[in-house]
Amino acid sequence: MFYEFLREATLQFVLKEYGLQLTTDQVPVQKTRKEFSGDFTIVVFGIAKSILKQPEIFAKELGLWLQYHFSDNVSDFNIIKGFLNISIKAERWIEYLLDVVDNERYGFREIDSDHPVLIEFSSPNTNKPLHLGHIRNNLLGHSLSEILKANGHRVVRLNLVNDRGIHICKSMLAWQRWSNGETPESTGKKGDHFVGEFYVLFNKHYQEEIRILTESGLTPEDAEAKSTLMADARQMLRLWENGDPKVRSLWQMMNSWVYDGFDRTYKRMGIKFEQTDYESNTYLLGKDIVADGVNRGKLIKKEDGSVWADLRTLNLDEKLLLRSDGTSVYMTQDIGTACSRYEKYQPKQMVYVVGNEQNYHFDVLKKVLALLGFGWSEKLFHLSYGMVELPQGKMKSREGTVVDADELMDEMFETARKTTTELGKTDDFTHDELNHLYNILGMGALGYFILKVDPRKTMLFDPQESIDFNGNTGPFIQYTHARIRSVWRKAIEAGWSISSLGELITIAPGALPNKEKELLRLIYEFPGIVKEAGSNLSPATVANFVYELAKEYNQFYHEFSILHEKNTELAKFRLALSVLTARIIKSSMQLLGIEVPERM
RNA sequence: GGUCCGGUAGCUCAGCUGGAUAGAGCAGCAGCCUUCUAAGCUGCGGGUCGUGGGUUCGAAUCCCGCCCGGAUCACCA
Repeated sequence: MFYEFLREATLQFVLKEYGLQLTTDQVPVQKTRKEFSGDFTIVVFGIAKSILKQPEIFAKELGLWLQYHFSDNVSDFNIIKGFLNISIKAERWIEYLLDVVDNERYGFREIDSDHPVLIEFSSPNTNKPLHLGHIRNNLLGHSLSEILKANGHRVVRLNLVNDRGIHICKSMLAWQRWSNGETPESTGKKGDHFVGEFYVLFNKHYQEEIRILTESGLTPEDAEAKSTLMADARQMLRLWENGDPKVRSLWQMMNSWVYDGFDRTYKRMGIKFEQTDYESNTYLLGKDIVADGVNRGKLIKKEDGSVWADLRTLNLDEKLLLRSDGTSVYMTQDIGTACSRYEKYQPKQMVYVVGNEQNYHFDVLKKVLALLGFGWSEKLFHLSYGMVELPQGKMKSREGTVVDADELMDEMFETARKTTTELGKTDDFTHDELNHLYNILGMGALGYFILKVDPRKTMLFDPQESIDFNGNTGPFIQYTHARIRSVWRKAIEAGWSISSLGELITIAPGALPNKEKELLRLIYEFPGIVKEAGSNLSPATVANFVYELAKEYNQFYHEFSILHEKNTELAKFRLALSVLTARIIKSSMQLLGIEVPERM
């Protein structure tokens, strides 16, 4: 609103005075930096140059003109080193506040489209439990979904479970051989962890077998070829593909254990999906499309029967799509699922939240789809995120350095419990209330820790130092919310009767103090932040903003009294501003998939 | 080797579609709770923004070279 106004007005001035038609993006307007006076800064250098004026002189002309022609909006201006800082009239600020203060969905747009945005994330394997890498994936996917929704998109969250293949057979085989019929129920273990143990067990026995074979003089390659365990696993995969009833029922049983475990983890993270697909149902998709591509001469069939896409003119290599025996590969399946999703939903965008080790894969996928003549391949977007590394480097299951998702969440819960107990502000909480609080604090700390960093960067996680609850953290922000809600409760207890926040705003515009305006200026940025986060698909943008807001609020809180303020107009104004701040904190955290407590 | 991505304070990270004196947190030091929640607030110290060039009124941000780190280039998924 103020940004648009200043851009338009500048456009008008330049056209009128200099006969030059500019576009809005040629007029950079930004929030004035704190150390200068003013609300918004028009950066005039570019314009000054195109009309051959000195920046200072042009800025002064523009400033005077704005002040004269828009005296209702512009109260003052100053020029520092050619930057034109504009002050907006206090009346306008108050008006703006009145306009938004009772809007529960401030900053959010209503869903307005039939064409959804599809977002695929999580997509776990059913042979082992989730780890820290999956947590980053899940949190990103969840947060992005919320951000897209807030931007008015209908969102369909998709989970494509990798439930078949040789790795699944390994854990099945191990269970068959060494479990003595144990189950998650009989052992009291969470299903995904239970199955994961057998996957590890397979590898242990397999390594042992390889060791013995190599000691008997075989090369590592020959040893792998000779391994009976691996041969048995492959045999099991063949049986699975042929629909062997025994193997299939074992597979179903073990997978159901894993889903049981996953469900609990997802629930704890607050994650849901509109659609869950299983590769066992989708892995044959795409074969027809590829065959059709061969017929249309888009793809190449080689002498041995294998089918390829030639992408060499696009700076990529040839890519296999069907093996010589006619079976399909990962890429084929992804072509198929993309097509069926497109047909089903007619989406405006298809987002894949997948690790950056698959950059090449998605690059190829997009180009193969284009090669096949699907114009909508442009709608594919790979949200590529970096690995989470430990101080000693990558997580390695062989070295037992994998950070397990459930264990990590347990630790976060425990830290939350300890900290909360020490502070002793929750003595009257019930058991359930406490558990809920510990959970949202623990998840808040973890979620914020991960989401505040740029997704594509490799990030470091140090389990020793664990995750802080002070400073630039989730709990700090949650705390700020709880703090404000506490003031609100005190106001109600003190007998303030308030039916809307708007009625609290009776302050004379001239009496709008500086710190309050600082807060208001930050609040004003929120809708733009939501929009920016949406177009950049960036939870970090929201995280940075909400931290700044919480920090700004805490300074304000420390410096001024709200309920004890003698000037009642000012007291009411501060309360309204505080409650609105709490709401924006809550909304922002919702965009990050983090709950916020009323008390802590 | 080809392609892609990253390199900002002791550590973890913002800032990157060019803008003012590069910011936070942690760690360290010094303060602030009889007053609305101290998971907070205030202050101090801490920087060749990997490096060399270029474009520009202006470069951490854009372009080129180089150095370092990572990912990837399967008839695996």
